[in-house]
Amino acid sequence: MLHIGGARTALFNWLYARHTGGKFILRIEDTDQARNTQEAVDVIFRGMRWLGLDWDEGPDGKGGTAGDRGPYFQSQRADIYRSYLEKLKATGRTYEDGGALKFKMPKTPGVVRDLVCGEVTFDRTMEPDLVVQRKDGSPVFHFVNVVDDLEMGITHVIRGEDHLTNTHKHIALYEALGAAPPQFAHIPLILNRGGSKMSKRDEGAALGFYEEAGYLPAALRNYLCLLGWSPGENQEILPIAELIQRFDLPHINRSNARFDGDKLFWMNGEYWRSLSEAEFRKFADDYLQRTRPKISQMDPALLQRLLPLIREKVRTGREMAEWLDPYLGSEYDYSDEAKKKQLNTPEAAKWLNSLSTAFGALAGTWDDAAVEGACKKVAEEAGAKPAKVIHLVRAAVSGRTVGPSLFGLLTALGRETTLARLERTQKELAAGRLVAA
RNA sequence: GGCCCUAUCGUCUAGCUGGUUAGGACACGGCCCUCUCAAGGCCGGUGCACGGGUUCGAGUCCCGUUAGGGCUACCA
Repeated sequence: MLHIGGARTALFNWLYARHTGGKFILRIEDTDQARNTQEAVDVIFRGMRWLGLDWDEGPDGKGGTAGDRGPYFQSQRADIYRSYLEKLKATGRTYEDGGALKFKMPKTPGVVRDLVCGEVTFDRTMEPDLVVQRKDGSPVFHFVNVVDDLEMGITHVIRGEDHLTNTHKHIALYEALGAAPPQFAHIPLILNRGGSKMSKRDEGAALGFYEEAGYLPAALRNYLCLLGWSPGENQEILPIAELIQRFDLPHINRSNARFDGDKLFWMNGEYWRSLSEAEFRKFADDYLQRTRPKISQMDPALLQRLLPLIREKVRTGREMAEWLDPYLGSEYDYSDEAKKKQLNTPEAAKWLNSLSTAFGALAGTWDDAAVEGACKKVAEEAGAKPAKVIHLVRAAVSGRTVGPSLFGLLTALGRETTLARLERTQKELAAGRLVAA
C-alpha cells in the first residue's frame, strides 16, 4: 500500500519542486525482497497519479524510464553501491566486524542544519559505528540512500521527522565520500486519531482507501497540505496553482498532526460542490463504472436525471453510489427504518392506494408541480400533513427514509416507474413482508 | 534506559522580531429554513499543559517538570 504519510511526504516534495522550478524524482526503494512485487510498485504509481503528483525523473510506470540518472530502482543499482563501498573502504574509515563492514562514526558533534527544524546537534561520543554492508554482502538502507541522493544529484531531501535522528549519520557518510550533503527538511509526522504514528492497520492509512471511498484527489491533496503546513491568512481551500505558489518550507510546523477524517469529509464536500457539471459527470461515470458494474444495465437517461438530484445531497462517490442503488434495477430493499416508520403504519396501505389513483390520473403532465399537487391532494383528503405522505412515498419508491427531494425524484423516475414501484410496495405490504426485523 | 523533536479550543491551525477582547476552519450545541438528507443563514461554548524566572508587560524569551511523538537494527 501507499501510506498516507508517504503520500503526504511525496506531496510536499512535489510542491516544493514545482514551487521552486526544480525537478521531482521518483525512486523506488525496493531492496526488501520479500515485499518487492510488481503489484506493490503499481500501487505506488497509481497512487501518485491519482493524487496528481507527476514526476520528472523515474520509472514511467509502463516499463520505461524518464531521466538519465537511473536506474531508478534500488534493486538495479547493485554495481553502483559496490563501487561506492570500495570508495568508502579506500578512505580507511571502515573495518570488518563479524563479516559485516562498519563505518567508523566520527566522535565529533553531529550537526544537522535543517530547513524546518533549524540546527540540531547530536553528541556522538557514545554513537556506535554504522554497519554499511551486511554479512551477506548487501548494503544497508542508510548507505544506499546516501549514494543514490549523491548520484542522482539530489539537492533537497524532504522527509518525515522520523529520519531526523539518522540524518547526522548520513551527513557523516557524505563527508567521508568527499561530497557535500543535500539540504534537509524534516516534516512532522501524521498521527492517527489516538495520537500515535499512523500505522498500516489504522483505517484510512492507505491512500487507496480514499480512491475507493470516492474522495476527490484534489480535496485530499488540499487537506494533506494543511497537515503540518499553513499558508496563514485563514485560508484553507486553495486551488492547486495557489498551493504551488504559496508552499514553502519556513511555514511548515514542527509538531505532529492528527489526521481528522471529519475535516477531510467536509473539505471533500467543498470540492464536490465546486465541480463543474462536466467534471462531475466524468467523476461519476468513472466511479460508478468501477464500483457498480450493474450501472451499464441502467437507462442512461434515467441516470442522468437522477445524478444531479443525488449530487447535491451527498459528498463522496461512495455515498452517491449508495443513494443510487435503489434505482439500479426494479428490485430494491426496504430498510428497517422505512418499514417501521413509514410502511408499517395503519394508514400506509390506504394512502398508497390513493396515491396510485392520484398519480394514475396524472395523464398528460408529469412534473414537479403535478406530482406535488397529487401528493398534497392525497394528504388533504386523508386529513394529514403533506410531509407524512411524502415520507411514505419515498419509502415506497426507494425503500429508504432518506433520499433526493421527492418531487424531483418522482419526476426523474417517470410516471410508469413510480406507479410500478408503488404497486410493488403495496403487494409486499399485503403479503406481510414489510415487517421490521 | 540514552538521545532528538514537540506542546494555543476535542481536532487542524493563525499568532513573524514580547503589548491581541487570543483569530479562522472542522466537529459540537441552539435557532431559522425545510418533504427526509444535505446545503445555507444567525447565535453559542470550549484553548495558550504546569511551575519558576527575565520584563513595566510573556501564548510569544530562558530554565525545570509533565505529557506526547520519534530514533536508538547486519528493517526500510
